[in-house]
Amino acid sequence: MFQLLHTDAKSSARAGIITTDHGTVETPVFMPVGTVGSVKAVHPTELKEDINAQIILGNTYHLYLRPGLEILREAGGLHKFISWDRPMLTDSGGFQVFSLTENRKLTEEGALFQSHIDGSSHFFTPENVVDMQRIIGADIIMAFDECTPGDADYAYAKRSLDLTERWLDRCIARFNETECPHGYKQALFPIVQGCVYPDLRKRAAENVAEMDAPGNAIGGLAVGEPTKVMYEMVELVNDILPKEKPRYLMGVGKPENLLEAIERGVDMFDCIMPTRNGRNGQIFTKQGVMNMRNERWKNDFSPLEEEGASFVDTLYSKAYLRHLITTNEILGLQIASIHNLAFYIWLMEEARKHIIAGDFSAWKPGILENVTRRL
RNA sequence: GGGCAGUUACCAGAGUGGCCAAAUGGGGCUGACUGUAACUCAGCUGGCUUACGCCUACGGUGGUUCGAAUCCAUCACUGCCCA
Repeated sequence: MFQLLHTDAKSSARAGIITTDHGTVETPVFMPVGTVGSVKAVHPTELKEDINAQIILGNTYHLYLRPGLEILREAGGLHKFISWDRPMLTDSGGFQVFSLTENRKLTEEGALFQSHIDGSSHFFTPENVVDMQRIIGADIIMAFDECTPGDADYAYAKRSLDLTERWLDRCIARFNETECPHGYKQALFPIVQGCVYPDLRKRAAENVAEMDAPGNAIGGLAVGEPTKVMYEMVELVNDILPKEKPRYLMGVGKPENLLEAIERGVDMFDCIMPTRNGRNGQIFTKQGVMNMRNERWKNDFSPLEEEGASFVDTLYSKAYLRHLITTNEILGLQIASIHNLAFYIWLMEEARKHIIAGDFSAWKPGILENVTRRL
């Protein structure tokens, strides 16, 4: 499923290729998030042809609530339902256990949620979450875990990891006794938790490594802990996870986070940041970050980004995008989302090129300085 | 010409003797956002000051009062109605 093509001589950065029944994914890769079967404000044609997204995400929790699994089964899976013929990945809903924390109750058996839509109660278990993801039919599906908050104390983090590990065994068991009803192969990725505690992370990574899964994920990061600690945890975990399998850092992050994580051996990323922050007026470019609502762009008629990664960059000016954002026009959300996603994906393609060319370590400091600049 | 209603901060608009530099919306400015309950959320928005505080302000002017955006007189302007 994964072929490692190049490893950087001076760091752990790698370039590889993932093969699925819906095509291949070149890594390092950024995966746009399409929670409910739609990358917000972006048309799928743009996603494919302009942004060149290789793979997108869906979310089990949200898709289960709406449209519901019966609809997705009838539709023949999420790929067909949304007309996306490239690879997809679904998150299990583990993050929602964490982010909707006020409306949940965790037990050994599973997680009792209250729907954020109508308050109705729902029970997720490792088994039924695997079943759901079989029906949704993404190429890569995720284990059901508890995403431990970054500020959890050791006792909580340990208990949480214990539960995640028991749930992982149940996920794998269920996965092994079921198959995708739509007739293609799926891969289940386990998730390394352990919060900010090195011994827990080490144990979690060793446990996951033993599973010999087709790919492995690192979760529970960028959830409130210092960024430095996040990098330390990534480094520690990646020293243990098998090198010949793809590594997915879940939910991360800022452009600089991606570069640092690539350097530490991560292959896959997803984050809502380019889309949500874009809708809120933040634009990431290779020269730095802009808040398009700032007055300074009012009469700046220069291109959104010189030599940008997508057609919107030269077609529209900073002043026009500022106008669209401040007047709350839908087109503003579209342009910002297209731009940011194209930028993220460009950044990954660029990193890949430099890894393959063997000069990633020389290239990284300069681009890092640029992308973190505030314009 | 007569009658009535009104004039409050960038705009709209509450407030009708002290708790008022003045509610609330909008607009403006600045932040935040990391496996998406998010086209969302937070702060600021008379001047000087980190703050305490001081100054200037509720159409103009003059009064009443310990004290006025609020009461009185007068002028100006606006709207509606009648001629």
